[in-house]
Amino acid sequence: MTGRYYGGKWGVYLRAPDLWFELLDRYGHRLVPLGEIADVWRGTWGGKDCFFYPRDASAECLAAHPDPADFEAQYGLPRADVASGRVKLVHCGEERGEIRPIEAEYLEPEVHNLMEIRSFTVSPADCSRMILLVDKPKSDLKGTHVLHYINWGEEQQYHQGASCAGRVSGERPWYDLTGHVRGAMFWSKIHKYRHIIPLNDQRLTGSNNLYDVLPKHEIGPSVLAALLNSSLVVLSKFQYGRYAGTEGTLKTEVVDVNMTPVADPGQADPEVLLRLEQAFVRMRRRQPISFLSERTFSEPALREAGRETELNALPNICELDMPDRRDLDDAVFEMLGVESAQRRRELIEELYACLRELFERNRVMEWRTNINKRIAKRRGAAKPSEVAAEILAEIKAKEPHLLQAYDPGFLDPSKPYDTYELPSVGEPSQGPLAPHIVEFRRGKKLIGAVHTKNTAQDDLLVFLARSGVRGLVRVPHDEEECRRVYERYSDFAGRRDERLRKLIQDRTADEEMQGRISDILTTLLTRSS
DNA sequence: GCGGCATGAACCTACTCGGG
DNA sequence: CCCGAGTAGGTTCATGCCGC
Repeated sequence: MTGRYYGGKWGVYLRAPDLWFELLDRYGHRLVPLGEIADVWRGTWGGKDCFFYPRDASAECLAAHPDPADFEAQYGLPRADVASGRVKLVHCGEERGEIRPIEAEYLEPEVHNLMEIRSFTVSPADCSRMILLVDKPKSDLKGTHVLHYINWGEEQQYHQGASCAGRVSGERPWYDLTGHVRGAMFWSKIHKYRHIIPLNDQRLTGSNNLYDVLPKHEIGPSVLAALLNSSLVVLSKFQYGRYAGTEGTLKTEVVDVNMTPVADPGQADPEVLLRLEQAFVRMRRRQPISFLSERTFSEPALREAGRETELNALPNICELDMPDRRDLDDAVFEMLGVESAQRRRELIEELYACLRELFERNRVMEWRTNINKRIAKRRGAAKPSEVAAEILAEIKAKEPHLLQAYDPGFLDPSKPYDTYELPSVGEPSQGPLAPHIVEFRRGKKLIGAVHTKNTAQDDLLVFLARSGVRGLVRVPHDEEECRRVYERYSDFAGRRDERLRKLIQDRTADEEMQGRISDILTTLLTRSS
């Protein structure tokens, strides 16, 4: 399927902008799923970050204890070992509260997440943490600091965590994270307002928040990185990723990244690829910035507070205003076969407008979610009646079939029926002594008794009363029909109640609260139907 | 050809940490 | 000091592989 894009995600049809379909229609044959031209895989998985990804404390320890004797008393090893760089001191353990030595040869800088990336090329300077890489059995580590470190990890039970224990196989001990193949660039799992696919020239290790990306075949890493940093890919990733919660946070799993369509370098003119690469070289000289300007970012909050005037003071510049990005995107549209420079300009304008709107919408959504969370937190736990009302509103909007009433709905009024008046309160039960009587009691006190025609009516009336149907109630006169109605209605009510229970449990884990919400919902449901 | 095991992807949610 | 975005890391689900 080289050179031809095939769909495969329903989300695309639910939220894609028109521009996306236009582009697919016209240039789809020049797009290719990223997975066809590159391999994508997860970064390293430690299973215990405070053990595998410690922070370097050497410099601060050296500064804090310039006196060698003092230093050795404090950390238990010669200051010269650390000063020479042979051994590093690291912050580790719960809350990074401990400082321990590890030989530098077992540590490497580790790129932990997109947030700490400040350029289009990652370097060790971007790494706030290190990764522990030990590929030797303990027997080969006698007398080393790292052996102490591993033993200390075991004292902390780190090796018993599921991920660490799960890693043990044959020769591989629990602490061995080596053997991870490094990619030529990173793709972040989580995306908000930035889009950076940084080159990994130095083949650093990335954490599981980042995916390694390696071009296949003859495509150069800088060409692929240029391509992936283009604005068209920003639009693509939003069609193929998934939003986390209702906020503007996009999560891209490996499958999503593999599916994401990008301009096919295999079909492109080498000159165009060169132009693309050169545009990216220029971009790499500056720092990446957000796709949302500071002004747009603050807009919802300032407007809400009636402080619009302050907006003008905030910079309104974003990635989409960068000339080097425009050059890059121009090359991408040329890759898609748009010959006319004028037409490419128009397409870029359309794309940028679309992206500005998308990021702005996400920001508003995120801001609203935050407001809701704040309100929910401030007023403390919601009242049962509020939760019940909220659930009812949700049902009305999304699952109206659950609002189906007993009458009309399950009773066929064209067939003979009897009408009874059920008291508004009281626990119903079949009269224990006399058949064809349904009693209503509150505690021991008898509130009312309903005389029926047969036991089938007894059963149905008890069930109806329990599920909240009160007042004047019609039930079939015929005993057989009465049983059929009972069966159908109880089946429906059972499923409805199951669903309600789920909706309630989603909102509170407190069982007492669940009971109260459920009671209120029952009354609301029978009344609203 | 099939069952059991290993690996990896996807999903879920409580916690953490940094910024205002 | 508080709040919430971002994340850590477990669980669950899916796929692949290997020996019989």
